[in-house]
Amino acid sequence: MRVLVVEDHPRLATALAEGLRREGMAIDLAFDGTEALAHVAVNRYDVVVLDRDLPGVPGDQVCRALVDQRCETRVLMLTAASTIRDRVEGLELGADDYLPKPFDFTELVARIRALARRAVAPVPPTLSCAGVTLDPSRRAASRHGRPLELSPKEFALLECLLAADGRVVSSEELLERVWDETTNPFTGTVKSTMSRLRAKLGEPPVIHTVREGGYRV
Amino acid sequence: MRVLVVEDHPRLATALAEGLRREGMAIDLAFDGTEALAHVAVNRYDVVVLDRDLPGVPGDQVCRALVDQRCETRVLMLTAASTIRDRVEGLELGADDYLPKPFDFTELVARIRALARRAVAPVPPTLSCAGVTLDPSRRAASRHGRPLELSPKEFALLECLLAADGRVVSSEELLERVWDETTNPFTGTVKSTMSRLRAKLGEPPVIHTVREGGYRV
DNA sequence: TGGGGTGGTGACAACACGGTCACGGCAGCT
DNA sequence: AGCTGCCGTGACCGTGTTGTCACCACCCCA
Repeated sequence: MRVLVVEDHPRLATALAEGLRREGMAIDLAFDGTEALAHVAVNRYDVVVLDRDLPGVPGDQVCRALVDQRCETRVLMLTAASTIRDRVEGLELGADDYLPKPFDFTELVARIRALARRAVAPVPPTLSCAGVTLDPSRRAASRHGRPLELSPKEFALLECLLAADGRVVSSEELLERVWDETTNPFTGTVKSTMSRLRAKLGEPPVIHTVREGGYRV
Repeated sequence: MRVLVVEDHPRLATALAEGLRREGMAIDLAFDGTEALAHVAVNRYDVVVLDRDLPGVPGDQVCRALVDQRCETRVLMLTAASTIRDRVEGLELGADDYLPKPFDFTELVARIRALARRAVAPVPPTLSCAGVTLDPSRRAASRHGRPLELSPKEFALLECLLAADGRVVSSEELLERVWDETTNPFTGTVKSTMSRLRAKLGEPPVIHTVREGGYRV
């Protein structure tokens, strides 16, 4: 686990670093705000332990910068200011946890572990091929950067073909995957929808038909 | 934001539920461990506020069950046992935060928000998109600098959509996250609330509908 | 050269989905 | 009690979607 400790008092800083290293964490140290920002710009930390009362760039600003980056780094604020109001302010600033000084070292360790425990979100898969990109979670598709306005069935059809990644997909399979099982198996709706989809995709053609076989991107 | 409060003292439980509802959260209540487990089996919560001292199935076991499920639900332990040892134990059990009783209500709210922020994808403390900004902790929203007067449901709806950051959110999901479990699943209330919200947001439209899919900012 | 089979296109009408609105119940406040 | 704002319901309506069908353009093979 990679942790950055930002603390301006040298004694406390080194004590923290040593203690946390003994707990098996990889610790970097920063003694003021600018140093902290420099570190987070270069490295990816699981947790930043942040003293709120820093010389130069204040801890609040470091915190703000961290959360603005939308990175997966968690922030644990650590400070002498321990009124309820301070804590709430710190949390509203975007800190993930808040521990007032004086604190117990084992609790600090437990809280750092609790913050780091949760895995980061998996990146949403986005399909792309031949200048066509498609993001299922955003339900958005584009060709050469130009957004496409696809109807639900057209979208599902394209998604199915892109997911097949170049393999041939038969009409029967498309019917099965995109439409439900109550559909008349002799319907010509695949043909129709495919035609409309191709029209929206434009030139040059992306979807090729394999005679007697099906379709392929 | 969808929250489950697990607390065996009826007075405290209802007081918590009321207070948190006033903060715009959708609250379900459970009065013991088995009830809690039944709830989390059915619903998806952002946060579970869990009293550790429960009759029947103890809070620890509920917590264990939750983290074993590896779901994205965060656990905030709430208990009278407030020694350092208790806190560390709670956190090591898999809780994401630990608040000893007696606690300050505003701090509880702030900590719940902090937990919800680091759901699957980290969410910044203030959301903004397309000229709309929204500050969950202040319960204030504005468009192009002009403040918006949103009702609690409208606010929660907008918050949910902004947090999704462009991804499509289905009506079912909105219903699940913004409303609580007493809601009729076939209700048209999302439609209505969405309509009123859009009217207040004004032109140009911020929320786009994806046919058959849901809504997107 | 003609015919059957396969696949593409356009017109069209049914329909389901989503937006809007008015109404009324309900809770909070004066 | 009366008022006000919130919000869930149901009805209505416009419109985009989509299944069907007729027709055409090929290709392969006799």
